[in-house]
Amino acid sequence: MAGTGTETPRERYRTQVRAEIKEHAWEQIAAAGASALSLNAIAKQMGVSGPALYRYFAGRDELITELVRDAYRSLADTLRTASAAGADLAGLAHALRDWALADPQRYFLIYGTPIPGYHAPEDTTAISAEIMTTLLDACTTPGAPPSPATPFTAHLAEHREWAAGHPAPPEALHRFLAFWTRLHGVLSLELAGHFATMGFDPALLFTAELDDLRAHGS
Amino acid sequence: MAGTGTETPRERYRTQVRAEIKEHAWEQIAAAGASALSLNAIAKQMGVSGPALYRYFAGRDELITELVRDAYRSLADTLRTASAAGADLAGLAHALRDWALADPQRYFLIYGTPIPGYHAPEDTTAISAEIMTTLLDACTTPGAPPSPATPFTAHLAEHREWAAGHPAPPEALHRFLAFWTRLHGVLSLELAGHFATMGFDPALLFTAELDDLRAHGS
DNA sequence: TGTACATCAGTGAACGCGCGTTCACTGATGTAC
DNA sequence: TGTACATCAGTGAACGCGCGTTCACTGATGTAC
Repeated sequence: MAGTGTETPRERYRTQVRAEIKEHAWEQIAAAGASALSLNAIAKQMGVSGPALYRYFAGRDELITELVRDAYRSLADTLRTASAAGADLAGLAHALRDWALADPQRYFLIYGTPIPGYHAPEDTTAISAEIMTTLLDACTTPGAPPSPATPFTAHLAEHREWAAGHPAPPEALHRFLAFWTRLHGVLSLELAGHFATMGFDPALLFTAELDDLRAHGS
Repeated sequence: MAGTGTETPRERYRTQVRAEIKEHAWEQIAAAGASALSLNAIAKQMGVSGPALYRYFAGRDELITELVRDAYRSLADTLRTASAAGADLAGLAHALRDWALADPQRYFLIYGTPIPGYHAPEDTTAISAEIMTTLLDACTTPGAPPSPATPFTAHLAEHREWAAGHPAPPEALHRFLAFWTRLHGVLSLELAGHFATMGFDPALLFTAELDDLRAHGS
């Protein structure tokens, strides 16, 4: 993506083909889920023989790892960009929602059913921290009404290693967790189709949850 | 499970072996996820040849369908039992949480990442409706403070076919949806391990969300 | 109670399939003089 | 500018594997007289 300018034609070709492989991988995931992802199937779709892909990825695991990384990166960039453009917490929420709706399976690759035994690559935790930081920043707006001290904010005050580098008070940490879990609750049920036959508009439930978060500080 | 008393020994044996197959299926799902479920692997685990299982299930699809059905049934029974024992909304929430923690992959089989193309068996919608009814009943307690009319409650008043058979007012429908999505948000992130390295106690976040639902009517 | 028959659980061989992955090789592309 | 060499993308054959599923068959269990 970020060419240094000193790329040889061969390097350029390599990165381009890698990107093309990933695109087909995403299409396949969107069509049949991540567990059905197959190198041979991708190769066939690209009109190339199976082993050819091993020039670009060490194997299936490395490809999936790379897709997970890209998904995290994409979400982090989306939120950071929105934040830089002046979006408040509600704006970030809608950026998140749009990002999720654009490719549900990409969302589920991060927040969906975990495969027992599989562990995400280490550097995703750094990207995950970046996402949290962006949201935490938006949770510490000066104008917010002070939230009441609850048993949980007291607990958070003593268990805030995960936000050690952030100056947010416990109430803001709670606000962030409520923001994150509530939006994920609506989004994941919507994307999984659990509202499909119910007839109401999930977007309105999403905004209703947002309004509630804005109204009540906790 | 519910023997009529007029079961022949052979029928009893059949249902027992079917149950044994399902148990091994659940173990396998817990160990490697639902997508890794394999009839041959189950057979090997039972010390029996692969084709033997076809006496009990028409194929892999029927087995999975049956597991999905059982998962729904189990959750519906759990909530109905708790409700019959006098549990209020918070009690039902904890029953839900206990049920989910007892077998995360069973929870994800219902509420996890959908496999594109797969559709749950029809009768699960009936069980799903039973679950909603139980929760909706608990959302219409007489002592609850009247919730304010919001754009979303107005929308729900016009889109309530999914609760057509229930006398709950739109505010109660909203209350149910907030209850459902918020608890799912906390639960699914917890079960997926997203809080694992954060250090706080997910149970306290769960109760904090419950307290918030109790405090604010909407 | 005993015999003749039907039912049915489970076996083992076999089918075709697609998977991930390795390997030796061909042919094109780029590099060094 | 032209030749000699190195690099590397892609091929095709082959490996072993486990999958779902079918089929004809054996042997035990239950049923009818």
